[in-house]
Amino acid sequence: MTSMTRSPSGFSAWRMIAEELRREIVEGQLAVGAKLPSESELAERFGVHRNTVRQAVAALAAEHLVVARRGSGTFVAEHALVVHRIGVRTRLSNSVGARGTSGRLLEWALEAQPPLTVSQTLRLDGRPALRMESVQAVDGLPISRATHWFDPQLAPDLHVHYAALGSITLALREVGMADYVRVSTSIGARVATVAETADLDLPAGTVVLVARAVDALAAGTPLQVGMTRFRADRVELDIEHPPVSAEDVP
Amino acid sequence: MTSMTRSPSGFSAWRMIAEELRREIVEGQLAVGAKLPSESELAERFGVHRNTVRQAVAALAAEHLVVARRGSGTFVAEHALVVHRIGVRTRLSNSVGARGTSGRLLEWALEAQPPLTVSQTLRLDGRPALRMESVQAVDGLPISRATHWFDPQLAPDLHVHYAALGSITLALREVGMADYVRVSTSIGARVATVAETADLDLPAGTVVLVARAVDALAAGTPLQVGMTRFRADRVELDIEHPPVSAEDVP
DNA sequence: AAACATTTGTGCGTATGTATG
DNA sequence: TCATACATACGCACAAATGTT
Repeated sequence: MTSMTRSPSGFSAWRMIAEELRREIVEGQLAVGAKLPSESELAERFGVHRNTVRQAVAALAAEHLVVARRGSGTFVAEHALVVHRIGVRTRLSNSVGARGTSGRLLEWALEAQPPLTVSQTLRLDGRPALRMESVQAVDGLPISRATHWFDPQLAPDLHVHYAALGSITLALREVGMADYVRVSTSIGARVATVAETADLDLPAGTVVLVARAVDALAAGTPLQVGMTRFRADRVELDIEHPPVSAEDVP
Repeated sequence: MTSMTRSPSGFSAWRMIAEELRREIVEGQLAVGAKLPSESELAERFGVHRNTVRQAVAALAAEHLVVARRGSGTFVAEHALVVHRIGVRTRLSNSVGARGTSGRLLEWALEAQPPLTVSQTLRLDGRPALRMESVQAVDGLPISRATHWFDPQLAPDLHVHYAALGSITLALREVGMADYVRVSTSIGARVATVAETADLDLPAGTVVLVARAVDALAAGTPLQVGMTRFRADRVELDIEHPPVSAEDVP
Protein backbone atom coordinates (compact mmCIF):
# COMPACT_ATOMS: atom_id res chain seq x y z
CA MET A 1 0.00 0.00 0.00
CA THR A 2 1.45 3.32 -1.04
CA SER A 3 1.25 6.39 1.13
CA MET A 4 -2.22 7.75 1.70
CA THR A 5 -1.17 10.88 3.47
CA ARG A 6 -1.19 14.40 2.27
CA SER A 7 -2.91 14.44 -1.07
CA PRO A 8 -5.01 17.29 -2.40
CA SER A 9 -7.58 14.79 -3.60
CA GLY A 10 -10.59 16.10 -1.74
CA PHE A 11 -10.68 12.90 0.27
CA SER A 12 -9.46 12.88 3.81
CA ALA A 13 -7.01 10.14 4.69
CA TRP A 14 -9.41 8.39 7.05
CA ARG A 15 -11.99 8.25 4.25
CA MET A 16 -9.61 6.51 1.87
CA ILE A 17 -8.59 4.02 4.53
CA ALA A 18 -12.25 3.33 5.38
CA GLU A 19 -12.98 2.65 1.69
CA GLU A 20 -10.01 0.31 1.41
CA LEU A 21 -11.11 -1.66 4.48
CA ARG A 22 -14.68 -1.73 3.19
CA ARG A 23 -13.43 -3.18 -0.09
CA GLU A 24 -11.56 -5.96 1.67
CA ILE A 25 -14.66 -6.75 3.70
CA VAL A 26 -17.24 -6.83 0.91
CA GLU A 27 -14.87 -8.76 -1.35
CA GLY A 28 -14.44 -11.36 1.34
CA GLN A 29 -10.72 -11.00 2.00
CA LEU A 30 -11.85 -10.14 5.50
CA ALA A 31 -14.61 -12.63 6.23
CA VAL A 32 -17.52 -12.11 8.57
CA GLY A 33 -16.31 -12.64 12.14
CA ALA A 34 -12.68 -12.14 11.21
CA LYS A 35 -10.54 -9.89 13.36
CA LEU A 36 -9.12 -6.80 11.76
CA PRO A 37 -5.40 -6.09 12.24
CA SER A 38 -4.76 -3.95 15.30
CA GLU A 39 -4.95 -0.19 14.97
CA SER A 40 -1.18 0.02 15.31
CA GLU A 41 -0.67 -2.50 12.53
CA LEU A 42 -3.12 -0.70 10.26
CA ALA A 43 -1.46 2.62 11.05
CA GLU A 44 1.89 1.23 10.01
CA ARG A 45 0.48 -0.45 6.91
CA PHE A 46 -1.22 2.71 5.62
CA GLY A 47 1.58 4.96 6.79
CA VAL A 48 -0.63 7.17 8.94
CA HIS A 49 -1.12 8.04 12.57
CA ARG A 50 -3.09 5.65 14.77
CA ASN A 51 -5.68 8.38 15.37
CA THR A 52 -6.39 8.48 11.65
CA VAL A 53 -6.98 4.74 11.56
CA ARG A 54 -9.28 5.08 14.56
CA GLN A 55 -11.41 7.59 12.68
CA ALA A 56 -11.68 5.26 9.69
CA VAL A 57 -12.68 2.30 11.83
CA ALA A 58 -15.15 4.46 13.75
CA ALA A 59 -16.87 5.34 10.47
CA LEU A 60 -17.22 1.65 9.56
CA ALA A 61 -18.46 0.89 13.06
CA ALA A 62 -21.07 3.66 12.74
CA GLU A 63 -22.58 1.81 9.79
CA HIS A 64 -22.30 -1.49 11.66
CA LEU A 65 -19.90 -3.03 9.16
CA VAL A 66 -17.45 -3.79 11.96
CA VAL A 67 -17.79 -4.11 15.71
CA ALA A 68 -15.03 -2.97 18.06
CA ARG A 69 -14.65 -4.81 21.35
CA ARG A 70 -12.41 -3.15 23.87
CA GLY A 71 -9.44 -5.23 24.85
CA SER A 72 -10.20 -7.79 22.22
CA GLY A 73 -10.11 -6.21 18.80
CA THR A 74 -12.30 -5.10 15.90
CA PHE A 75 -14.33 -7.71 14.04
CA VAL A 76 -16.20 -7.87 10.76
CA ALA A 77 -19.93 -7.81 11.54
CA GLU A 78 -22.79 -9.54 9.79
CA HIS A 79 -23.67 -7.62 6.67
CA ALA A 80 -26.35 -8.75 4.27
CA LEU A 81 -25.05 -8.82 0.73
CA VAL A 82 -28.03 -8.72 -1.57
CA VAL A 83 -27.59 -10.29 -4.96
CA HIS A 84 -29.97 -8.93 -7.53
CA ARG A 85 -30.39 -11.08 -10.61
CA ILE A 86 -30.92 -9.27 -13.89
CA GLY A 87 -32.56 -11.23 -16.65
CA VAL A 88 -35.36 -11.29 -19.11
CA ARG A 89 -38.09 -12.03 -16.63
CA THR A 90 -36.54 -11.37 -13.24
CA ARG A 91 -37.96 -8.79 -10.86
CA LEU A 92 -36.52 -7.39 -7.64
CA SER A 93 -39.17 -9.25 -5.67
CA ASN A 94 -37.83 -12.66 -6.62
CA SER A 95 -34.17 -11.79 -6.72
CA VAL A 96 -33.13 -12.25 -3.14
CA GLY A 97 -34.72 -15.53 -2.25
CA ALA A 98 -37.33 -15.78 0.45
CA ARG A 99 -36.52 -12.59 2.28
CA GLY A 100 -38.99 -9.77 2.60
CA THR A 101 -38.82 -7.07 -0.03
CA SER A 102 -41.06 -4.04 -0.17
CA GLY A 103 -41.37 -1.00 -2.36
CA ARG A 104 -42.61 2.33 -1.10
CA LEU A 105 -43.95 5.06 -3.37
CA LEU A 106 -42.28 8.36 -2.52
CA GLU A 107 -43.90 10.51 -5.14
CA TRP A 108 -45.63 10.37 -8.48
CA ALA A 109 -46.47 12.90 -11.17
CA LEU A 110 -47.82 13.24 -14.65
CA GLU A 111 -44.79 14.75 -16.29
CA ALA A 112 -45.61 16.99 -19.23
CA GLN A 113 -41.99 17.12 -20.44
CA PRO A 114 -40.25 13.83 -19.62
CA PRO A 115 -36.61 13.38 -20.67
CA LEU A 116 -36.27 13.07 -24.43
CA THR A 117 -35.02 9.48 -24.32
CA VAL A 118 -38.03 8.47 -22.24
CA SER A 119 -40.46 10.17 -24.57
CA GLN A 120 -38.89 8.44 -27.56
CA THR A 121 -38.64 4.96 -26.07
CA LEU A 122 -42.24 5.00 -24.86
CA ARG A 123 -43.41 6.63 -28.13
CA LEU A 124 -45.32 9.29 -26.25
CA ASP A 125 -45.48 11.81 -29.12
CA GLY A 126 -45.69 14.74 -26.77
CA ARG A 127 -48.13 13.18 -24.35
CA PRO A 128 -47.20 13.32 -20.66
CA ALA A 129 -45.50 10.41 -18.87
CA LEU A 130 -46.44 8.87 -15.56
CA ARG A 131 -43.37 9.10 -13.36
CA MET A 132 -43.06 7.22 -10.10
CA GLU A 133 -40.32 7.60 -7.51
CA SER A 134 -39.83 4.75 -5.09
CA VAL A 135 -37.54 3.11 -2.56
CA GLN A 136 -37.06 -0.65 -2.25
CA ALA A 137 -36.05 -2.31 0.98
CA VAL A 138 -34.97 -5.84 1.79
CA ASP A 139 -35.49 -6.97 5.36
CA GLY A 140 -36.10 -3.38 6.34
CA LEU A 141 -32.83 -2.15 4.86
CA PRO A 142 -33.24 0.40 2.05
CA ILE A 143 -31.48 -1.09 -0.93
CA SER A 144 -32.43 0.84 -4.02
CA ARG A 145 -34.05 3.99 -5.29
CA ALA A 146 -35.96 3.76 -8.54
CA THR A 147 -37.50 6.14 -11.03
CA HIS A 148 -40.05 4.64 -13.42
CA TRP A 149 -41.74 6.15 -16.43
CA PHE A 150 -44.89 4.69 -17.97
CA ASP A 151 -47.29 5.59 -20.70
CA PRO A 152 -50.43 6.58 -18.74
CA GLN A 153 -52.58 5.31 -21.59
CA LEU A 154 -51.18 1.82 -21.19
CA ALA A 155 -51.20 1.73 -17.41
CA PRO A 156 -53.66 4.23 -15.93
CA ASP A 157 -53.66 4.74 -12.17
CA LEU A 158 -50.63 2.50 -11.82
CA HIS A 159 -49.33 4.64 -8.98
CA VAL A 160 -52.44 3.84 -6.95
CA HIS A 161 -51.88 0.12 -7.30
CA TYR A 162 -48.17 0.43 -6.66
CA ALA A 163 -48.75 2.42 -3.47
CA ALA A 164 -51.11 -0.28 -2.27
CA LEU A 165 -49.14 -3.33 -3.37
CA GLY A 166 -45.53 -2.23 -3.09
CA SER A 167 -44.49 -3.99 -6.26
CA ILE A 168 -44.38 -2.95 -9.90
CA THR A 169 -44.98 -6.52 -11.01
CA LEU A 170 -48.12 -6.87 -8.90
CA ALA A 171 -49.36 -3.41 -9.82
CA LEU A 172 -48.99 -4.18 -13.51
CA ARG A 173 -50.77 -7.49 -13.08
CA GLU A 174 -53.62 -5.53 -11.47
CA VAL A 175 -54.05 -3.49 -14.64
CA GLY A 176 -53.88 -6.60 -16.76
CA MET A 177 -50.31 -6.70 -17.98
CA ALA A 178 -48.57 -9.64 -16.43
CA ASP A 179 -46.56 -10.55 -19.47
CA TYR A 180 -43.63 -8.25 -20.07
CA VAL A 181 -39.94 -8.81 -20.65
CA ARG A 182 -36.71 -6.92 -20.25
CA VAL A 183 -35.41 -5.70 -23.57
CA SER A 184 -32.38 -3.68 -22.57
CA THR A 185 -30.28 -3.02 -19.50
CA SER A 186 -27.22 -0.85 -19.14
CA ILE A 187 -25.24 -0.46 -15.96
CA GLY A 188 -23.08 2.34 -14.69
CA ALA A 189 -21.82 3.51 -11.33
CA ARG A 190 -21.15 6.79 -9.55
CA VAL A 191 -21.18 8.33 -6.12
CA ALA A 192 -24.65 8.91 -4.72
CA THR A 193 -26.19 12.35 -4.88
CA VAL A 194 -27.14 14.07 -1.66
CA ALA A 195 -30.79 13.37 -2.39
CA GLU A 196 -30.06 9.66 -2.79
CA THR A 197 -28.07 9.45 0.42
CA ALA A 198 -31.09 10.96 2.17
CA ASP A 199 -33.70 8.69 0.54
CA LEU A 200 -31.71 5.52 1.15
CA ASP A 201 -30.32 6.58 4.51
CA LEU A 202 -26.78 6.06 3.26
CA PRO A 203 -23.47 7.14 4.74
CA ALA A 204 -22.12 10.07 2.73
CA GLY A 205 -20.16 9.23 -0.36
CA THR A 206 -21.65 5.80 -0.91
CA VAL A 207 -21.24 4.38 -4.40
CA VAL A 208 -24.39 3.46 -6.31
CA LEU A 209 -24.88 1.11 -9.23
CA VAL A 210 -27.16 2.73 -11.79
CA ALA A 211 -29.20 0.33 -13.90
CA ARG A 212 -31.20 1.73 -16.80
CA ALA A 213 -33.74 -0.69 -18.15
CA VAL A 214 -36.49 -0.86 -20.72
CA ASP A 215 -39.32 -3.37 -20.46
CA ALA A 216 -41.76 -4.23 -23.21
CA LEU A 217 -44.93 -6.24 -23.60
CA ALA A 218 -44.66 -9.58 -25.32
CA ALA A 219 -46.06 -7.96 -28.46
CA GLY A 220 -43.11 -5.59 -28.49
CA THR A 221 -44.88 -2.46 -27.24
CA PRO A 222 -42.51 -0.55 -24.94
CA LEU A 223 -44.01 -0.53 -21.46
CA GLN A 224 -41.67 1.15 -19.04
CA VAL A 225 -38.38 2.95 -18.74
CA GLY A 226 -36.70 2.60 -15.39
CA MET A 227 -33.59 3.84 -13.65
CA THR A 228 -32.69 2.10 -10.42
CA ARG A 229 -29.85 3.12 -8.12
CA PHE A 230 -28.60 0.29 -5.90
CA ARG A 231 -26.28 0.96 -2.99
CA ALA A 232 -23.15 -0.75 -4.21
CA ASP A 233 -21.82 -1.62 -0.77
CA ARG A 234 -24.70 -4.03 -0.26
CA VAL A 235 -25.88 -5.06 -3.71
CA GLU A 236 -24.30 -7.05 -6.46
CA LEU A 237 -25.95 -7.46 -9.85
CA ASP A 238 -25.95 -10.91 -11.28
CA ILE A 239 -26.38 -11.24 -15.03
CA GLU A 240 -28.58 -14.03 -16.27
CA HIS A 241 -26.92 -15.47 -19.35
CA PRO A 242 -28.96 -17.55 -21.76
CA PRO A 243 -28.21 -21.28 -21.61
CA VAL A 244 -25.31 -22.39 -23.78
CA SER A 245 -26.99 -23.13 -27.07
CA ALA A 246 -24.43 -25.47 -28.64
CA GLU A 247 -23.82 -24.01 -32.10
CA ASP A 248 -23.99 -20.47 -33.59
CA VAL A 249 -20.46 -19.17 -34.15
CA PRO A 250 -19.66 -15.57 -33.14
CA MET B 1 -29.51 21.09 -3.76
CA THR B 2 -29.03 21.12 -0.02
CA SER B 3 -26.10 22.80 1.62
CA MET B 4 -22.80 21.14 0.88
CA THR B 5 -20.75 23.13 3.29
CA ARG B 6 -19.41 22.04 6.60
CA SER B 7 -19.86 18.30 6.69
CA PRO B 8 -17.61 15.94 8.62
CA SER B 9 -18.09 13.34 5.91
CA GLY B 10 -14.50 13.01 4.78
CA PHE B 11 -15.40 14.63 1.47
CA SER B 12 -14.47 18.21 0.79
CA ALA B 13 -17.12 20.52 -0.60
CA TRP B 14 -15.33 21.00 -3.91
CA ARG B 15 -15.19 17.21 -4.33
CA MET B 16 -18.92 16.81 -3.88
CA ILE B 17 -19.64 19.63 -6.29
CA ALA B 18 -17.27 18.13 -8.84
CA GLU B 19 -19.04 14.76 -8.55
CA GLU B 20 -22.44 16.39 -8.94
CA LEU B 21 -21.34 18.23 -12.08
CA ARG B 22 -19.71 15.07 -13.42
CA ARG B 23 -22.98 13.21 -12.93
CA GLU B 24 -24.93 15.83 -14.87
CA ILE B 25 -22.39 15.62 -17.67
CA VAL B 26 -22.14 11.85 -18.06
CA GLU B 27 -25.92 11.49 -17.74
CA GLY B 28 -26.37 13.97 -20.54
CA GLN B 29 -28.21 16.71 -18.67
CA LEU B 30 -25.24 18.82 -19.66
CA ALA B 31 -24.56 17.87 -23.26
CA VAL B 32 -21.20 18.01 -25.01
CA GLY B 33 -20.50 21.59 -26.00
CA ALA B 34 -23.01 23.00 -23.55
CA LYS B 35 -21.99 25.93 -21.40
CA LEU B 36 -21.91 25.38 -17.67
CA PRO B 37 -23.58 27.97 -15.47
CA SER B 38 -21.14 30.71 -14.53
CA GLU B 39 -19.00 30.23 -11.45
CA SER B 40 -21.06 32.82 -9.62
CA GLU B 41 -24.31 31.00 -10.44
CA LEU B 42 -22.90 27.65 -9.36
CA ALA B 43 -21.58 29.20 -6.15
CA GLU B 44 -25.04 30.48 -5.33
CA ARG B 45 -26.71 27.20 -6.29
CA PHE B 46 -24.43 25.09 -4.10
CA GLY B 47 -24.28 27.66 -1.34
CA VAL B 48 -20.50 28.01 -1.38
CA HIS B 49 -17.91 30.57 -2.30
CA ARG B 50 -16.95 31.08 -5.91
CA ASN B 51 -13.41 29.93 -5.17
CA THR B 52 -14.76 26.58 -3.98
CA VAL B 53 -16.65 26.15 -7.23
CA ARG B 54 -13.50 27.10 -9.09
CA GLN B 55 -11.62 24.26 -7.40
CA ALA B 56 -14.34 21.79 -8.43
CA VAL B 57 -14.32 23.00 -12.03
CA ALA B 58 -10.52 22.95 -12.07
CA ALA B 59 -10.60 19.27 -11.10
CA LEU B 60 -12.95 18.47 -13.98
CA ALA B 61 -10.83 20.57 -16.33
CA ALA B 62 -7.71 18.67 -15.22
CA GLU B 63 -9.29 15.46 -16.52
CA HIS B 64 -10.42 17.25 -19.68
CA LEU B 65 -14.11 16.73 -18.97
CA VAL B 66 -14.72 20.47 -19.31
CA VAL B 67 -12.81 23.32 -20.92
CA ALA B 68 -12.79 26.80 -19.43
CA ARG B 69 -12.46 29.83 -21.69
CA ARG B 70 -11.76 33.12 -20.01
CA GLY B 71 -14.34 35.79 -20.70
CA SER B 72 -16.64 33.30 -22.32
CA GLY B 73 -17.43 30.44 -19.96
CA THR B 74 -16.81 26.80 -19.19
CA PHE B 75 -17.95 24.17 -21.65
CA VAL B 76 -18.48 20.43 -21.63
CA ALA B 77 -15.67 18.82 -23.61
CA GLU B 78 -15.69 15.80 -25.86
CA HIS B 79 -15.51 12.73 -23.67
CA ALA B 80 -15.54 9.25 -25.08
CA LEU B 81 -18.15 7.18 -23.33
CA VAL B 82 -17.24 3.59 -23.93
CA VAL B 83 -20.11 1.15 -23.95
CA HIS B 84 -18.99 -2.36 -23.18
CA ARG B 85 -21.44 -5.02 -24.15
CA ILE B 86 -21.66 -8.07 -21.90
CA GLY B 87 -23.08 -11.19 -23.41
CA VAL B 88 -22.48 -14.84 -24.07
CA ARG B 89 -19.94 -14.37 -26.81
CA THR B 90 -18.93 -10.73 -26.56
CA ARG B 91 -15.36 -9.69 -25.88
CA LEU B 92 -13.90 -6.31 -25.05
CA SER B 93 -12.26 -6.19 -28.47
CA ASN B 94 -15.58 -6.03 -30.31
CA SER B 95 -17.50 -4.00 -27.79
CA VAL B 96 -16.72 -0.49 -28.82
CA GLY B 97 -17.15 -0.63 -32.54
CA ALA B 98 -14.28 0.07 -34.88
CA ARG B 99 -12.06 1.92 -32.47
CA GLY B 100 -8.65 0.66 -31.44
CA THR B 101 -8.49 -1.46 -28.32
CA SER B 102 -5.34 -2.96 -26.90
CA GLY B 103 -4.43 -5.02 -23.88
CA ARG B 104 -1.07 -4.82 -22.16
CA LEU B 105 0.26 -7.53 -19.88
CA LEU B 106 1.50 -6.00 -16.64
CA GLU B 107 2.54 -9.16 -14.87
CA TRP B 108 1.95 -12.86 -14.75
CA ALA B 109 2.63 -15.61 -12.28
CA LEU B 110 2.02 -19.25 -11.56
CA GLU B 111 0.13 -18.89 -8.33
CA ALA B 112 0.50 -21.85 -6.01
CA GLN B 113 -2.36 -20.74 -3.76
CA PRO B 114 -5.00 -18.96 -5.83
CA PRO B 115 -8.15 -17.67 -4.09
CA LEU B 116 -10.39 -20.51 -3.00
CA THR B 117 -13.24 -19.59 -5.33
CA VAL B 118 -10.85 -19.61 -8.29
CA SER B 119 -9.41 -22.97 -7.35
CA GLN B 120 -12.87 -24.43 -7.05
CA THR B 121 -14.34 -22.96 -10.24
CA LEU B 122 -11.39 -24.05 -12.35
CA ARG B 123 -11.27 -27.45 -10.57
CA LEU B 124 -7.56 -27.12 -9.93
CA ASP B 125 -7.43 -29.64 -7.07
CA GLY B 126 -4.45 -27.97 -5.49
CA ARG B 127 -2.57 -27.33 -8.72
CA PRO B 128 -1.27 -23.79 -9.32
CA ALA B 129 -3.20 -21.25 -11.41
CA LEU B 130 -1.87 -19.04 -14.17
CA ARG B 131 -2.65 -15.48 -13.15
CA MET B 132 -2.35 -12.58 -15.57
CA GLU B 133 -2.66 -8.89 -14.73
CA SER B 134 -3.45 -6.54 -17.58
CA VAL B 135 -4.65 -3.10 -18.60
CA GLN B 136 -6.99 -2.45 -21.53
CA ALA B 137 -7.04 0.82 -23.41
CA VAL B 138 -9.40 2.22 -26.02
CA ASP B 139 -7.97 4.86 -28.32
CA GLY B 140 -5.00 5.20 -26.00
CA LEU B 141 -7.17 5.83 -22.93
CA PRO B 142 -6.77 3.23 -20.18
CA ILE B 143 -10.25 1.88 -19.60
CA SER B 144 -10.01 -1.25 -17.53
CA ARG B 145 -7.76 -3.33 -15.34
CA ALA B 146 -8.22 -7.07 -15.42
CA THR B 147 -7.06 -10.07 -13.46
CA HIS B 148 -7.42 -13.43 -15.18
CA TRP B 149 -6.93 -16.93 -13.83
CA PHE B 150 -6.46 -19.96 -16.06
CA ASP B 151 -5.72 -23.61 -15.63
CA PRO B 152 -2.13 -23.87 -16.96
CA GLN B 153 -2.86 -27.40 -18.15
CA LEU B 154 -5.61 -26.13 -20.45
CA ALA B 155 -3.80 -23.07 -21.71
CA PRO B 156 -0.02 -23.37 -21.35
CA ASP B 157 2.11 -20.32 -22.11
CA LEU B 158 -1.00 -18.23 -22.57
CA HIS B 159 0.81 -15.23 -21.09
CA VAL B 160 3.36 -15.35 -23.90
CA HIS B 161 0.67 -15.18 -26.54
CA TYR B 162 -1.27 -12.51 -24.68
CA ALA B 163 1.82 -10.34 -24.35
CA ALA B 164 2.39 -10.64 -28.07
CA LEU B 165 -1.20 -10.27 -29.26
CA GLY B 166 -2.78 -7.98 -26.67
CA SER B 167 -6.03 -9.90 -26.62
CA ILE B 168 -7.28 -12.83 -24.56
CA THR B 169 -9.50 -13.96 -27.41
CA LEU B 170 -6.61 -14.06 -29.89
CA ALA B 171 -4.25 -15.66 -27.39
CA LEU B 172 -6.74 -18.42 -26.67
CA ARG B 173 -7.30 -18.99 -30.36
CA GLU B 174 -3.52 -19.39 -30.68
CA VAL B 175 -3.60 -22.30 -28.24
CA GLY B 176 -6.55 -23.82 -30.01
CA MET B 177 -9.53 -22.74 -27.98
CA ALA B 178 -11.62 -20.37 -30.00
CA ASP B 179 -14.95 -21.64 -28.81
CA TYR B 180 -15.80 -20.52 -25.33
CA VAL B 181 -18.82 -18.82 -23.78
CA ARG B 182 -19.63 -16.68 -20.80
CA VAL B 183 -21.42 -18.68 -18.14
CA SER B 184 -21.71 -16.17 -15.33
CA THR B 185 -21.20 -12.47 -14.72
CA SER B 186 -21.76 -10.47 -11.59
CA ILE B 187 -21.28 -6.76 -11.31
CA GLY B 188 -20.45 -4.55 -8.37
CA ALA B 189 -18.97 -1.10 -7.88
CA ARG B 190 -16.65 0.66 -5.44
CA VAL B 191 -14.06 3.38 -5.30
CA ALA B 192 -10.79 2.46 -6.97
CA THR B 193 -7.86 1.33 -4.89
CA VAL B 194 -4.68 3.37 -4.95
CA ALA B 195 -3.06 0.65 -7.04
CA GLU B 196 -5.86 0.88 -9.60
CA THR B 197 -5.70 4.65 -9.80
CA ALA B 198 -2.01 4.24 -10.58
CA ASP B 199 -2.42 1.48 -13.19
CA LEU B 200 -5.25 3.24 -15.00
CA ASP B 201 -3.90 6.75 -14.50
CA LEU B 202 -7.11 7.83 -12.80
CA PRO B 203 -7.91 10.90 -10.77
CA ALA B 204 -8.11 9.97 -7.09
CA GLY B 205 -11.41 8.66 -5.86
CA THR B 206 -12.67 7.41 -9.21
CA VAL B 207 -15.46 4.85 -9.06
CA VAL B 208 -14.89 1.50 -10.76
CA LEU B 209 -17.34 -1.11 -11.99
CA VAL B 210 -16.15 -4.56 -10.97
CA ALA B 211 -17.24 -7.40 -13.24
CA ARG B 212 -16.53 -10.96 -12.16
CA ALA B 213 -16.94 -13.47 -14.94
CA VAL B 214 -16.50 -17.15 -15.61
CA ASP B 215 -15.98 -18.50 -19.12
CA ALA B 216 -16.23 -22.13 -20.14
CA LEU B 217 -15.50 -24.22 -23.19
CA ALA B 218 -18.46 -25.36 -25.25
CA ALA B 219 -18.13 -28.77 -23.62
CA GLY B 220 -18.69 -27.16 -20.25
CA THR B 221 -15.12 -27.27 -18.95
CA PRO B 222 -14.44 -24.08 -16.97
CA LEU B 223 -11.76 -22.11 -18.78
CA GLN B 224 -11.13 -18.84 -17.03
CA VAL B 225 -12.09 -16.76 -14.05
CA GLY B 226 -11.75 -13.05 -14.56
CA MET B 227 -12.20 -9.86 -12.60
CA THR B 228 -12.24 -6.65 -14.60
CA ARG B 229 -12.37 -3.17 -13.12
CA PHE B 230 -13.76 -0.53 -15.51
CA ARG B 231 -13.48 3.16 -14.75
CA ALA B 232 -17.12 4.04 -14.23
CA ASP B 233 -16.79 7.64 -15.37
CA ARG B 234 -16.08 6.48 -18.91
CA VAL B 235 -17.58 3.02 -19.22
CA GLU B 236 -21.10 1.75 -19.22
CA LEU B 237 -21.90 -1.96 -19.27
CA ASP B 238 -24.59 -3.01 -21.64
CA ILE B 239 -26.33 -6.30 -20.94
CA GLU B 240 -27.11 -8.48 -23.90
CA HIS B 241 -30.53 -9.98 -23.30
CA PRO B 242 -31.57 -13.07 -25.20
CA PRO B 243 -34.15 -12.43 -27.93
CA VAL B 244 -37.73 -12.46 -26.71
CA SER B 245 -38.64 -16.10 -27.03
CA ALA B 246 -42.42 -15.86 -27.13
CA GLU B 247 -43.60 -18.35 -24.52
CA ASP B 248 -42.12 -19.76 -21.26
CA VAL B 249 -43.88 -18.21 -18.31
CA PRO B 250 -41.76 -17.01 -15.34
C1' DA C 1 -14.43 52.46 -32.12
C1' DA C 2 -15.74 52.88 -27.46
C1' DA C 3 -18.07 51.78 -23.35
C1' DC C 4 -19.94 48.28 -20.61
C1' DA C 5 -21.35 43.95 -18.39
C1' DT C 6 -20.05 39.25 -17.95
C1' DT C 7 -16.91 35.66 -17.17
C1' DT C 8 -12.67 33.36 -16.06
C1' DG C 9 -7.91 33.93 -13.99
C1' DT C 10 -4.57 35.54 -10.33
C1' DG C 11 -3.00 37.03 -5.93
C1' DC C 12 -3.18 37.44 -1.09
C1' DG C 13 -5.04 37.36 3.55
C1' DT C 14 -7.68 34.91 7.28
C1' DA C 15 -10.18 31.33 9.68
C1' DT C 16 -11.14 26.52 10.32
C1' DG C 17 -10.39 21.53 9.79
C1' DT C 18 -7.34 17.61 9.50
C1' DA C 19 -3.21 14.86 10.51
C1' DT C 20 0.96 14.41 12.90
C1' DG C 21 4.06 14.17 16.91
C1' DT D 1 -3.38 18.29 25.81
C1' DC D 2 -0.77 21.29 23.06
C1' DA D 3 1.98 22.80 19.12
C1' DT D 4 2.95 22.51 14.13
C1' DA D 5 2.00 21.92 9.16
C1' DC D 6 -1.00 21.67 5.48
C1' DA D 7 -5.45 21.47 3.07
C1' DT D 8 -9.80 23.61 2.80
C1' DA D 9 -13.11 27.42 2.54
C1' DC D 10 -14.09 32.08 2.49
C1' DG D 11 -13.45 37.11 1.44
C1' DC D 12 -11.80 40.61 -1.45
C1' DA D 13 -9.51 43.15 -5.15
C1' DC D 14 -8.19 43.37 -9.69
C1' DA D 15 -6.47 41.70 -14.29
C1' DA D 16 -7.56 39.70 -18.80
C1' DA D 17 -10.54 37.95 -22.32
C1' DT D 18 -15.02 38.00 -24.46
C1' DG D 19 -19.49 39.61 -26.24
C1' DT D 20 -22.87 43.19 -26.56
C1' DT D 21 -24.62 47.62 -26.96
